[in-house]
Amino acid sequence: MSTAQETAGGEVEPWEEVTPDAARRLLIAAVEAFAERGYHATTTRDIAGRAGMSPAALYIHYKTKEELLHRISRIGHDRALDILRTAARREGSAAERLADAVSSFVRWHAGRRTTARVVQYELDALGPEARAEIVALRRQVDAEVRGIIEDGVASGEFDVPDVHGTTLAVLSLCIDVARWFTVNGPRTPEEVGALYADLVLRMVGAE
Amino acid sequence: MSTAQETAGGEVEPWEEVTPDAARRLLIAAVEAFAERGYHATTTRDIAGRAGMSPAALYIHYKTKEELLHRISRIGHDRALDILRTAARREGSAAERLADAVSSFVRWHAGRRTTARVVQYELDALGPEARAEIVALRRQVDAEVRGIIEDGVASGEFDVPDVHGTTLAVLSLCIDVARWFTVNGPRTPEEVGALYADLVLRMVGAE
DNA sequence: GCCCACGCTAAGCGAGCGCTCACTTTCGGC
DNA sequence: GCCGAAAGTGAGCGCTCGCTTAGCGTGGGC
Repeated sequence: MSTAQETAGGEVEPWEEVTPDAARRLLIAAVEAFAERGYHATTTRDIAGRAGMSPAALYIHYKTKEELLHRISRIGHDRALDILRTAARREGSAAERLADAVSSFVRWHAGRRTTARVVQYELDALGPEARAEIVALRRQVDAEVRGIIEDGVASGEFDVPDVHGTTLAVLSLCIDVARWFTVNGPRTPEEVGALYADLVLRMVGAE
Repeated sequence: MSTAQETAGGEVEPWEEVTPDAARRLLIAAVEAFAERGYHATTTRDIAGRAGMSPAALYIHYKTKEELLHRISRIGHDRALDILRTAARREGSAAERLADAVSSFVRWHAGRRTTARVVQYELDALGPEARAEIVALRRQVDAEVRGIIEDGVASGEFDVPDVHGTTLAVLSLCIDVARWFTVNGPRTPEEVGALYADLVLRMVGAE
């Protein structure tokens, strides 16, 4: 790999931005535990144990258990938004950009399934302020996808009677991958991404 | 309405089968609480309180808190399966049956959103045996949708390269409705059902 | 060689959890 | 009018939760 920040696939190694090392280990342990059992069923003792530390060590790096979830959710949403923005702003037709957005968004939900599960399904465990911050990010996610679809409608590439509803459906399709995808299943993240991109192009009447 | 079991819309009144009355009130309270906060964040005191009873009353009708979730999940999956079977076995073309299945399944996820949330997202809170029973029901749900799509492919109505993957996508679309739908939103369950049925017909190349 | 700031642990606090128990109330059968 | 079964309550048990506190080991600065 070219730098310490990139994998062979070119994807940024996740959680690089979390320092120091002990804080990152705790956060990764929390992602795994939250994804497996859910936020409320996960104990601080479990998180600390997975990170190879005592329960008290958690509180040196994070004020509360909720702050851990907040940090995970914030970073995860930033990454998701980044993926969509990259696809939305590249060169190419609306169909190409939509297919790119869907396939890369799906690849993330499948390949980083533990993170995606926490990001998509544990929002309600956050307090009001943290929740509001994340909801704002979700609106930006929605706007990126809607923007591509509107471009396609304007250029005549797409035939979409209900842009808002179709945007919702496209995001539904992508997000639900985090619910059912498993590494033991018959499909790779790449295969699911390609399939779903094709299905979405059909949904917008681009084929 | 024709009988005590049916609403004006012809839908069977839910939880009719749960008796006695106190057990039903507790179960309905549990559905609301689980849907709002999640199984693990819900206390038995909260459930009993919503039903207007003391915490101890819960244990007269249910052995454990988990038994409540199990009963809810079982009844909910039975109802979901019933909806899909009714659509799959009616008269008509594959396209008509698929549109009927999707629109009624989506209407259920939107209109009975609290139940659907518990049914679709709290599976992991069940113990191994209960979980296995529910997973078997989900396979039947999958089989019903796949059957309609296979019919359409066989008759030449549909153009679907990947039947299993497309089945997964159709169910994803329907199920995710329980995550985002809200009664305060701009759409009625009927509108979302009609929109999603149309999008699914596009996905299978039926238009 | 001393020191102290930092990272961490062992022990444990108060609170709230799922669930139980001893008891009361209600009510149909005779 | 009495009785046993069924349904419900108030009090609280044993436990585990999120989180705190007092103190220990260690390594860089001087």
